Order: sequence, then structure tokens, then C-alpha cells
Amino acid sequence: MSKIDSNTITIYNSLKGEKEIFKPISAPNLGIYVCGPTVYSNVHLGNCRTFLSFDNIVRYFKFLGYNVRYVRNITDAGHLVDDAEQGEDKISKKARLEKLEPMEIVQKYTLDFHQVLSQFNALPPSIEPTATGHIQEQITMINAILDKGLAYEANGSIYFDVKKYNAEGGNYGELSGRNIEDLMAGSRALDGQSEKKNPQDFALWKKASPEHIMRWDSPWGVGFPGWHLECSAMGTKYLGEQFDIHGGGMDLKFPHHECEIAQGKACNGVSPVNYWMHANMLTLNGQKMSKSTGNTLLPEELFSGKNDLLEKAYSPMVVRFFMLQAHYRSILDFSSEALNASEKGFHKLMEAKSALNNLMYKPGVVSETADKKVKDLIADCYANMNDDFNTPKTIAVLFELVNKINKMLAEKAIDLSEIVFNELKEIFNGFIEDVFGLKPEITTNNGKLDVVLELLIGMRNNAKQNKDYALSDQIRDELNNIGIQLKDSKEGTTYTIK
RNA sequence: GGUCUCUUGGCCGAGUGGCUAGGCAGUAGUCUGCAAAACUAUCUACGCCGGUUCGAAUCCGGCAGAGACCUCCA
Repeated sequence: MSKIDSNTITIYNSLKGEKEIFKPISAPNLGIYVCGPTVYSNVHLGNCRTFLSFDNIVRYFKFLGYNVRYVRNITDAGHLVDDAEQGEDKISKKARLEKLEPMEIVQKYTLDFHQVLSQFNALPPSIEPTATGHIQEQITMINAILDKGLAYEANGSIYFDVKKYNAEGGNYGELSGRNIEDLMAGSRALDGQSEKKNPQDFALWKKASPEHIMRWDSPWGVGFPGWHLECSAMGTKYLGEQFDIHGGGMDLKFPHHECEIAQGKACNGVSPVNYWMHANMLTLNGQKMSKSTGNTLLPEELFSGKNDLLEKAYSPMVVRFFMLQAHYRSILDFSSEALNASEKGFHKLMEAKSALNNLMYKPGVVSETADKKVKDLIADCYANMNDDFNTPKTIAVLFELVNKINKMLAEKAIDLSEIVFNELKEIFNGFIEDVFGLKPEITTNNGKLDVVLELLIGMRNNAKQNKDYALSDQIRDELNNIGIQLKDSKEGTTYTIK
């Protein structure tokens, strides 16, 4: 029985508002689309949380043996600073401010995005399409929606007709739980005369004003695509008219994802996505991290410790572990105190992993109780991940296994059968490395360091035998100050580099 | 203002109608020359007020506080 068949996954589907059993369209193939960043500035830590949440989800699917096509776009055009009426394209604005070509901005921040995610050990997507690379596909989609009569042209721009879409059986609001009567009643009166028939209509194509630098020819004149359209066009192109999972940050639920559903249904006649997943926000000082309000923390500031909010630097792996300790659908508040706790926990976990891998199996007295306990804990790891990717609960189980590993080390006895012992190794490593993407932190160990430390440990042991504790403690304490911790046990002294 | 969500011990954070989450911190013990690490034991909970129930922190209602979306945001 394959792991795919033996693990039934439940997913909280935002569209239904409840957990559902996940039924892929054509297992073992699986299509997932995640909304990527708008590359007009550096990705901040809050952005990273969403991408890391979905990285873990994709990793778990792969771990189970799914053949995942993971599409994550780069938004490099069409995203307006204000609203669809008189907004300026975000990339264009930044290009004007930095006196660069828009594509220089795009390149600069795309590279930053890739570099940051790679530091966090996130897997690259299978396809990473850009909005500007799919103008034709977007135009084709607009034409299809126009043909259905669900969009209209106004002064060189094309708008989606939400009211008509709903009148003809559409259900705009189904994802975000809004009804359009409320939206109409509650919408602010816009200054000036709107081109839109109704305020909730959204742009599929915008006419470019003369000063707008990013512009393309279209059947309706020179302009640029609306933001919501790119994801619909690229999702359809690479994953089909209907695919398994669409993910993104909670803040994209409305209007972005709501509009995607409407566009997909209007164009193709089917709801584009079976399972909508939304990752919750990372907050700083109790407020959402947001580029526009400046309440942000950059990964680089975290890794270097150069920020007033931070007591010290934290490694990417510690930050990743910190995020894993909260469920992806919960708000997570960032603080130095919380990170400190995670840092210690992370080291404890990784040290147990390394100790386990160095432990050779020796036949001894096998305890059936111990065997069963370990097997149950392994099953719990799967069960917890199967339950809407509950990473914090899975980590709690891993710590129970840490306890078991340390106990075997302390007692110098393995009371597990060889089969269970090997399974423990395989699963413990598998969950930490493959599913959670946690790897040992980079050390400068090139082999010579081992020899140097063996030498120092030997010198310290001599000093201890001569009761020269001043010297032995000096060696221990000074090594500790530079992050090398000596650990004494009856078998001798080992060390850990932090 | 409208829609929705959250409120757990010193901190961070899971979770369930009755059974120890876990991490960090604290306390005591084992070990140690002293520590650290590890092991053992252990202390702090479920915003407030009602209701349903044999039993609720968990379900329902009200109140208070916080947040998200309604405009660009992961």
C-alpha cells in the first residue's frame, strides 16, 4: 500500500469554511497554485510565512509520493497602488522613484525573493510564470469573458460585470462570504465619474495613460492587464481549467481570489479550484506586517540582527522552525522572546537527530512496550500532518521522540527491535529534513576543526586530571563564548557548534 | 459602519465535550571538581457573565478586549 493510499488528508477549504477530505483530481498527480509576490520591493518576513507554509504543504505531498506540479507566479505588472480607477502600477511607480526601467525593478526584487527563499530552504516551484510573460493569454481570456457578455468595455478599459455575472447564476462573494447587495450599499462614493457600471466591478484590462510606462497593445488599445487576471490565465494554462489546490495569504481572499473564481467560471464555465487554502498573517507588535504601513521586518535584518526590535541575529532555520511551531491558519506574532525559545528547541531537536544518526543498532533486550510506543508516535506524525497539515502538533510528537532518543543515549541501551529502530531513524530524519525542510545550520567545519577540538578536549582532560580547573574551565568557557559547547558524559566529551 | 476571526499557564503556542500537547523559562533530584548537556520528578491554564449537559476551557447566547477584510498587501 502506497503512502498516498494509506494517508487520507483533510484540508480546511476556505470555499466551504470547513475541513474536507482531500480528493485529488488525478492522483498521484496534483496541481497547486500559490499567489507569489509583487516584485516592487524586498520580501518581508510576513510574505515569507505564506511561502514557507505552502512549502511545507508541497513538501508533505511529495513526501507521500504525490507528483506535484507547483506553480507560483511573479506579479510584475498590473498591480495598482491605489484602486482600479486612478491607481498607478506599483512597478511603474517604483521604477520612476528609483529611475530604473520597470524590468530592472522586477529583476532586482525577483532575485531578492529567490535568494531569501533559498536561505529558508524553500523548494523552488515547478513553474514560476510572470504576468508580463502571459499578456496574450490574458487577452485571450478577456475575449472569452467578453464573448460570454460578462464584461464590458468603457473608454479603452474592460471591466468584469459582477452584477450580470450573479444574475446569470454566478456567485460572486462565495469565497469571502459577502453578498453584492451589501457591497453595493457599503461601497464608498467615488470621486469623479466612474467608468464602471457598478463599484464592485473590477478591471480585466486598463487603458494606459500616456505617462504609464508598462503598456501593451490589445484589441482595445494600449493598456495593461488587471491584477486578478494573471493568476486565472496562468493557473488555467499550466494546471487546467480546474485544478486541486490554490493557496495564498489570507489578505488575498478578497477581492483577489474572489475575482479569480468569477473569472474562471465566466471564462470556462467551471469553478477553477477544488480546495482554496489561506495562510494566516504574521504580526509584529500585534499588527499585520504590511509593506504599505511599514510595519515590517526584512529577513536580512533578522539574519544579521541589525534591527532595533531584535536582541540578536537568528538563523533562517530557527525562523523556519519558529513558524512551524504555529499552525498555518493561526495568526503568529513575532517577538524576540518567542524566537529565543524556538532557537533552543531547534537545537535540541537537531542534536537529537544527529545523535540518532550516529547511533549504531546493537541487539539487546527488546521491550514490546517501547516498540509499540515508538510505532504509535510515528503514526501520530502522519496523522497530525494529515489533519490539515498540523505542523505544531507534529513537532510536539517529534519532541516526544527526542525524549526517547536521549533516553536511549543516556541509558546506553536500545530497547527497540531493529525494524522499529530503523524506521525511527528514517521517519525522524524524513519529517525534519524532507517535510519540514530543516537542515543543520551551516558550519565552517572542514574537518580540520574536528582535529583542533580533539586537541583542545585532550588538553582540557589533562588539566582536569591535574586538577588545574582554572585552565580546564577556561578552555570550556571560551569555546562556549564562540558558540562551541562541550558536553561531558561518562563516555567522554563531545561538542556542538551553535 | 458592514462582514468575519481570535482571547489558553511566566512567555510562545496545539487541542479536545470527561483521558499529561509540545517548546522556552522556573523548582527539586541524578550526573559533575563546579557547571553545561542529558535523564527523573514537578509548579503555574483555558477573557467575563449566563445557558445546554451527568460533565464544558471545548457547544449556544450576551458582554469586554484584540485583530483581519471591506482600498494595495503573503
